Amino acid sequence: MRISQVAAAAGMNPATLRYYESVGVLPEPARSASGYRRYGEEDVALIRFVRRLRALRLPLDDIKQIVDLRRRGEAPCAVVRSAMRREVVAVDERILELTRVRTELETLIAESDAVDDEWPESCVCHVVERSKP
Amino acid sequence: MRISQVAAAAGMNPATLRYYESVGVLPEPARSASGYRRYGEEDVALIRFVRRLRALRLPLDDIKQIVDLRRRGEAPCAVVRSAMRREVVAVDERILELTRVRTELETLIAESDAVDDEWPESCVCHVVERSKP
DNA sequence: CCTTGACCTTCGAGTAACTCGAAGGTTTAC
DNA sequence: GTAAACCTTCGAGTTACTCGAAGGTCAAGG
Repeated sequence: MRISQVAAAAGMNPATLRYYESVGVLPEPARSASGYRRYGEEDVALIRFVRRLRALRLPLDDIKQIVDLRRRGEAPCAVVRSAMRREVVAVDERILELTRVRTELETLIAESDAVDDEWPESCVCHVVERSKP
Repeated sequence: MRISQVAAAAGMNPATLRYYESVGVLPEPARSASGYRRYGEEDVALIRFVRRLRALRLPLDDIKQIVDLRRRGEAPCAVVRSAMRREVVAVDERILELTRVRTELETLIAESDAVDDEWPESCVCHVVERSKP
């Protein structure tokens, strides 16, 4: 398979695969006589695995370690699990922060709409500037 | 005031202020004879305003436009409001996506723990690999 | 045989919003 | 007079790609 075929099979962009290879997440594949990358079915599986971990927000550095372990024949279970646990904490924090931001945006928008109804010439920036620093 | 004083007063890093200046979000301040940046109270207010918009996740490009309007004496209300409205939609999407990821991480962790209890030698990666592509 | 189009290659730069380090000048206090 | 704590600019690093340029390869059609 050539790069765009393996990419399509794994649901990825060819450029992303080259990038993953360049940072060591994916191994260097065999090359054809003219220098084209050649992939097999096992590469599709590996790339899907990587894509899955990325979809779970694991950073490429973690994924690189996991893939390295896998290639050395070691089961990367513990690493995957602790990465997932760390990630769930990070995701929770992120959700909390975004929820706070969302609430505040809503409040400001509602206030600005109310002000606008009363005095169409008044300014929302007033609201932004007056709100807690 | 020197840069680290105005930064402290506005709750920011001096390096960030230099960066904001370099990208045109903040105006170039006056300089002392030896080239040090000199700020006044009105700068503290402006920097707090910017910090506030950043805390609301508005991108620097939007903030730049808003600050520009403000400096030209125009009320940036409409821009602020539409930026906030756009942002609340983006934040909602982000929260939804993170919630999905969180649920899936939780599921995988729970499954992997269950598997681990039954067969301590089995591997969580199995779970990751088998789960929907 | 030649061309056309769709591939492929590498390399460098661009994205967002900072953050850090190096190399060097200034100010303040002791 | 000198040391600490500032300040300056510039360039590079961060994360995870994405895009464009310049050029090589391959299969099909005329």
